Amino acid sequence: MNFVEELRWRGMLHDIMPGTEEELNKGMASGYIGFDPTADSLHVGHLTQIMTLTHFQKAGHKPYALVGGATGMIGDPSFKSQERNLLDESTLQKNVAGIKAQLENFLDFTGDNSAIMVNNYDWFKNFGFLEFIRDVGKHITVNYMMSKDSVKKRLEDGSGLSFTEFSYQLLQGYDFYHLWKNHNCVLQMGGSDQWGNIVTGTEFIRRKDAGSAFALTTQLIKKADGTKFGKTESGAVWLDPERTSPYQFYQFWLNSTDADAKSYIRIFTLLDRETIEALDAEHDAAPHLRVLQKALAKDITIRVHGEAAYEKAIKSSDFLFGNVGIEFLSELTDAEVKGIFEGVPNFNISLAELQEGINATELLAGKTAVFPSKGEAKKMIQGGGVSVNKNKIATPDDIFNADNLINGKYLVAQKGKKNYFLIIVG
RNA sequence: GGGGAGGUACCAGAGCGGUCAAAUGGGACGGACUGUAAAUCCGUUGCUUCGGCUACGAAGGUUCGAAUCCUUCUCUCCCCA
Repeated sequence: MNFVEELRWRGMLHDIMPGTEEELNKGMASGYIGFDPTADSLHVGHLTQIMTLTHFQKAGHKPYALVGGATGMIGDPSFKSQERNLLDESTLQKNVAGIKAQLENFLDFTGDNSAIMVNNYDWFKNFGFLEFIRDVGKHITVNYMMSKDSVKKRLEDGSGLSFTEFSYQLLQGYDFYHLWKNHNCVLQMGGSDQWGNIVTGTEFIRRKDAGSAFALTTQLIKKADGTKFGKTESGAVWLDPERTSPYQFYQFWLNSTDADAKSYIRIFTLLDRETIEALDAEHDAAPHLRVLQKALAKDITIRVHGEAAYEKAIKSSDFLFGNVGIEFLSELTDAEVKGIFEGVPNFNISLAELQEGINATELLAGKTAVFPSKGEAKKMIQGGGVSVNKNKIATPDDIFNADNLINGKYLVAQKGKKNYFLIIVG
């Protein structure tokens, strides 16, 4: 199966320039995707693009990952309502390095079609303004640039955009030219919001060197209910285990709705069509077992965080959501307990405080920050939404003392069903 | 520069002298039901030592009493130049 067919059955393909498929069928081709260094870690929203590159490489092509050290200084106006703050250079350097390190986990950097990482800062840093407007600006008309949806939208809604942002598409267009000229990159890929920028590149290549280059975009991932993909209450889901623990990462995927899981498993895993269709069928037959969600979460967690982290996430999940009682903890060593609660927020309180006896609101909102205020703790306790050691707290005045400790040092607090907190005495 | 409209809780948006910690909708959170789904239903959604305290762009003022009236400042939007 060729690259484009692969994307197509997975439901990833959004738009493709005529001739692209034919070009790729000729043999090994080089193509690239750009990543914006707005943070020092990628998040799950970037996974679509990472998977696109992965499929590209698996189909025998040579993938380039471009980190936008230069374009990141400008900011893409595409479909953003406001100009973004410019990042300073040192932050940018740090972000580029972080992203680079993560991308290395997904792509194969060995072999004939080894992946290559480039940073557009390298070819822009010594590119003078006069030189740029003469060699690049000359080939693209303002009319053409203004007709882009991303620009048009900003003009129409009156918010306007700075010259800096307006220039963005030229920079991205030049990136494509540079890679086409020097690395024989004939294809740029990206999310569907990047179509305009990508096409500026192919247009530039055509006008400047009469060359031909191609464009392909992927579907923007949305949840079935129309809300944004990749966000939880606590913010974006990052690939960096420091920002989003493997346990939280695993849970994020496991909690996908049925409809979402069906599309995600196609987009975010490398499982083949037969396997996925078999899982679909199995899931439909017994949806409560959630085989799709489990397979999805497993596949991605292992690829992002490794087998060991996945095993840990499973153990934590089994304990936190399974039917095991709280006594289970007493059978574990300290290290095992720590492992289970890795990624669960924890708080420390002193043994002395606990020995005096402490009421529920004070414990959860005063001594620890399970709740931001006592009022809120009280309300939720009254609403029946708080448990300690897997037992519901009946009233806000329930007293806890050293007798409630598990293994002599832990209390497990639960806000709702899914939010756990570990209180450690010591 | 001239004229007009307006800034209310996470957002949208009522209120226009007391009964307003502020309608309604959305979101968020919690509960029930379930499969750690979806849909639905219910509850909560400023802080509190439960006496109060702090809040309706900011600062003053009028009043027994202000989100509501007055003054100044500030910001946003619209129209004209």
